[in-house]
Amino acid sequence: MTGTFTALILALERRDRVSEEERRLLEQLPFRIRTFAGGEELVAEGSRPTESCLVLSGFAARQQFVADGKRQLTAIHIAGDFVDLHSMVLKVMDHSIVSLGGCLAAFVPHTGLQAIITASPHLGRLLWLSTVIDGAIERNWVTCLGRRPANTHLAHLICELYARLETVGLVRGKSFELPVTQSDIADTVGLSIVHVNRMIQELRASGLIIWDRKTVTVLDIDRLREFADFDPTYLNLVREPR
Amino acid sequence: MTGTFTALILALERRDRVSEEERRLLEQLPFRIRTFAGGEELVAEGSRPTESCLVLSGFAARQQFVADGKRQLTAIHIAGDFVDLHSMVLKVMDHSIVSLGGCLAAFVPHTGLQAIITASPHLGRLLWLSTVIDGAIERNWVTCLGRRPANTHLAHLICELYARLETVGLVRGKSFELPVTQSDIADTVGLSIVHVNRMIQELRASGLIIWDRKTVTVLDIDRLREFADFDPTYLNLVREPR
DNA sequence: CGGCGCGTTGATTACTGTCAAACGGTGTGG
DNA sequence: CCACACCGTTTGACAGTAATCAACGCGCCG
Repeated sequence: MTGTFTALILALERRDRVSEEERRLLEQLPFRIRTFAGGEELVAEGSRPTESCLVLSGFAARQQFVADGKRQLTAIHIAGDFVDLHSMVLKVMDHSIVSLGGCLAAFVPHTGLQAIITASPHLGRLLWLSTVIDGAIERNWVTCLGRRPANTHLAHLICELYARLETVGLVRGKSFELPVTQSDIADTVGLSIVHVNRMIQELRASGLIIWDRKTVTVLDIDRLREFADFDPTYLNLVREPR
Repeated sequence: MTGTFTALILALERRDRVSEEERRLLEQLPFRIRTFAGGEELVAEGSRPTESCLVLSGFAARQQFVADGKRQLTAIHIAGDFVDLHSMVLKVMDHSIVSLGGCLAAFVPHTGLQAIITASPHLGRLLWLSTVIDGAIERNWVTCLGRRPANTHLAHLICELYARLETVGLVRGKSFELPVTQSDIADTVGLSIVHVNRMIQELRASGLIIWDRKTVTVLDIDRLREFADFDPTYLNLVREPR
């Protein structure tokens, strides 16, 4: 089995150099691993975590509910994402984190994280960075929700997932696994299930994607990006000193 | 004139104790101050800031544009908000920051910030906290955009601004100044100007608010919160060790 | 006084939601 | 091994929220 922190280090390496020393610090972090079935809660709303959770494989999402029971996902997390690093300073969860179609996660005590941040301010900045990139993604979602029509929004989401999954080696050929229901997608892009279904079919009919069962194939990434008005700058996939 | 960092310290104090020592560190930070007219750009998209900007008075917003020219504001910042702290680790701005109806801002060199973070890890966490609270607000906006109808969304925005402005002493009685156009509001809640106007009138007609010129009066905050399904938890207005 | 930006209103269009039902794959129990 | 139930996907008809288009009012400034 590959190291627990492999995907995380891969994601960090994509944004800055990670020294041997820093790698060692990460790999010595204490943790416990848990498996979650689809729909299971990794972190509960209202709780006060003493550990932060790192997705090792599969998908997880942040979810919030509004008064009439409608659900909205505010982030989708993939392998290598340190999902609730921010609970270290936020203390109380204002939303929950759930597994989408099952996932594996490592839970790392805040104390351990504090220790490595003190030991390596640079590593601290890299962890800070990952919460800040989450923010950049959220801002982009805001823009998609507010100002893009349904078909473009959906295409944009696929482009984003494609780019992020590619970073951690989860795109094989032109395809990636996406073990979520159309209902999950609907709660991601703020549309009804029925309309999401129509939009997926539109993308299929345009020859942009194949979406069969739980695997998405991007037939022409350039055309899809063009259609989605997708600019990956916000993902900060540039390796530079931070 | 009151200290440059007064509003910031007020905002931090609302979330955790700030020691005399930490206060001194903040107040010794080098900075330069600039005034901005409404619509002027504080930080440009694509730029690589070497300073982070702190709003001293007035309003600023993050804005992004989509292909067809539509605009979306992804955050509204008020006095005491350290708007682009995250540029310290993000390096390249993926959006611009503009003044809404004029503002005053202090620009603090990243080097100075790095120094105080090294000097006081706790202060570092508080600065990290402020970027993370920004993230919490953004997540909430995502939920509002995705799953709330226009009238509720608008009411929610007013509740949020009310709560945040109250924190830094900018609510007098039941009113606060909001020197923005309905067009700005439209780009905030992802609606058309016309529809925003109708929703404002609906809130007025319901006796929830008065919105005259540039001042908003909340007639009954409890009813407004009820109507907006507003839960201030996400603003982290709780003073506790972080 | 005229131009201009912003707010307001009305009429019409259209995107997306809701309701309802059918279809298809998968797993379970008889 | 097949029938059935269940979950998720798909389709169609219709409803409703919000966008668009157009015009007008109003205060402010040159």
